Amino acid sequence: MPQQDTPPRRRLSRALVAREAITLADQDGLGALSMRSLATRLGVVPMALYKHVADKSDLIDRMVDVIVESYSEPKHSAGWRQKVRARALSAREAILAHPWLGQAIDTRTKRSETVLAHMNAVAGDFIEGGVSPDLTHYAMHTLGNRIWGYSPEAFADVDAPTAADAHTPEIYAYMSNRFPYVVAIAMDAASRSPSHSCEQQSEFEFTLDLILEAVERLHLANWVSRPIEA
Amino acid sequence: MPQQDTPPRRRLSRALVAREAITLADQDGLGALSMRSLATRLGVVPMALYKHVADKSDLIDRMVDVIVESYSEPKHSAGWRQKVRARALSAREAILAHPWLGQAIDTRTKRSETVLAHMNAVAGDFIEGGVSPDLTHYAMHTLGNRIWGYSPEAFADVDAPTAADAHTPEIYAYMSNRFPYVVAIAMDAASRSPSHSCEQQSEFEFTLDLILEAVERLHLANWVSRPIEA
DNA sequence: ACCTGAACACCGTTCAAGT
DNA sequence: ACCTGAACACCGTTCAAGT
Repeated sequence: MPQQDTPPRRRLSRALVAREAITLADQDGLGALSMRSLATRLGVVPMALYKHVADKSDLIDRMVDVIVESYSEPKHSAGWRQKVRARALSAREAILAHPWLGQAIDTRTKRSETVLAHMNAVAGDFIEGGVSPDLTHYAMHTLGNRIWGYSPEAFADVDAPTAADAHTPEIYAYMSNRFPYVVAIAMDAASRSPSHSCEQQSEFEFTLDLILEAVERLHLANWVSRPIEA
Repeated sequence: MPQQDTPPRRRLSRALVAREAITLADQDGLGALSMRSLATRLGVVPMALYKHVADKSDLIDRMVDVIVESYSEPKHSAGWRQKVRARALSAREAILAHPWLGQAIDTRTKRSETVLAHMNAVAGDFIEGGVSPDLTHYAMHTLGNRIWGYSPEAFADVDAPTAADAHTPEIYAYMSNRFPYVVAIAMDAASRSPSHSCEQQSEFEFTLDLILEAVERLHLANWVSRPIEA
């Protein structure tokens, strides 16, 4: 009788769908990931996926979440600089393992709980280490993609969306409890620039000048990456 | 008689197609740009576009080229740091005017002449200012998206593709002539890391540590973005 | 030389129906 | 509760044909 050599055909679940999508993207790239190709791979009709995932964007959000949840925690005893460094290197490992991740993050528009938790953890490393929310804010913008191992603008506004989302007291209370460092940064930024005016330009120039100044310093110190081989 | 109130209906050309695509993306976003929607806007059948553009990817390349060609040149008398700064700010203006540009750049896979010329110009600012090709290389990786006003990995390998492309003497000669600074960087990098091994990791850590060190310095100096308003 | 019509092989997603 | 079938409104692109 048939019992063909078809895919596993386990029972579907939100987690299984996301994991299989990750495997597909790892193998064939994000361009090859369609609801239809994923369904085929799961031995199921495309529509079956919509019971477990709202739409394709929701699917990609879940894929990113699964990867970000795998980032490792830095040692509790380390200083803020070492902690942030360790998180960035952990995120980078994920990018190397899943080359599509940068592209996926770049197209995201909503911040999931998982993504907010990661941002909050990075912010916490700085702030618990004594760095001001103000400087932490700018530092995180400068780190940009390095926080995710890649990518910039998924992250572009640590503050704006948070502040906008927190318009009701209930949501504000929840956010403060769950993502205290992110909220601390948002509140600090709001107090400095209530109209949110020029802040993005100021962030851009902060990073630009930080880099150029650091490069100039290295230039004057005759920096080399490594000696030329003989 | 008809003579309806349809779009202009000028004669198509490569430049006109690109310009109209830019207008469409400015108005409705890159997601709304399809060969079909663009054709409709030009009062033409979709297939007509393929006489002027190889495919959709080629179209987006041209759109990016048109914008990058509009970047302004820094004053000749300025120092390298001011020149690079001015180029980054000019690119940023373009991003503000064309919000889809970052996303478009991120999905590019080929470097056009225009894009190489821009990279070469930035590299030239550094190198003519006395900065070594080695440090220029790392500095440009660190600046990343800021060189385009945004975006990271379109730019990720200043060197690898150049080196790979230059496998024939003719192409090497052409590249050396047209993009001398880009080639200088590629040659320098190849001499330091012939196998191209670990170089990406080294670039990542260079930037990460440059930022963290600069942030630490600012922290110790009690940096603030601007005083809190009363 | 430039544009068109019809067609192919895809998409994501809705809705009503099956089990 | 979970999956299916048929259908809708889209894509990019090829190819042969028109002017």
